[in-house]
Amino acid sequence: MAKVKANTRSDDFFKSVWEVVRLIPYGRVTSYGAIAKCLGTGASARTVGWAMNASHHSPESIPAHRVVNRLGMLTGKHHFKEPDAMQRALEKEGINVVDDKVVEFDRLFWDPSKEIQI
DNA sequence: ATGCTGACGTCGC
DNA sequence: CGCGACGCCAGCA
Repeated sequence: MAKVKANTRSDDFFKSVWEVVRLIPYGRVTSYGAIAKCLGTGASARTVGWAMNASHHSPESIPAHRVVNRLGMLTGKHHFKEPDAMQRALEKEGINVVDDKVVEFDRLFWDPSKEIQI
């Protein structure tokens, strides 16, 4: 009965990730590590990616296609409904993707901690 | 219940 | 300079 504490924490982590991802402006991209670090767990970048996977199970629309690894590579494209959906969504927003990598990633990179300012 | 894997990132050798 | 291993959290076998 009094063990609801751990349950709240894990749920909050996923929820925070989705919230940050939803805050990504149109035509911008970010990295898993940036989100993880923004949440205070820079070493848990892996879990951020897992949160993206859970985004499919979430009733909210999470633009996971705007989240790529630190190299700007579309590592998660294979997890989408269609492998081309991710690259297609990015190109639709004006982001050029070549060889599964975001062009000008450094310029399109959006820092969550810079906007959220916890 | 325990262990492994997984859409990453950083450090070490 | 190149490659490997570890750490983190959660879901699944």
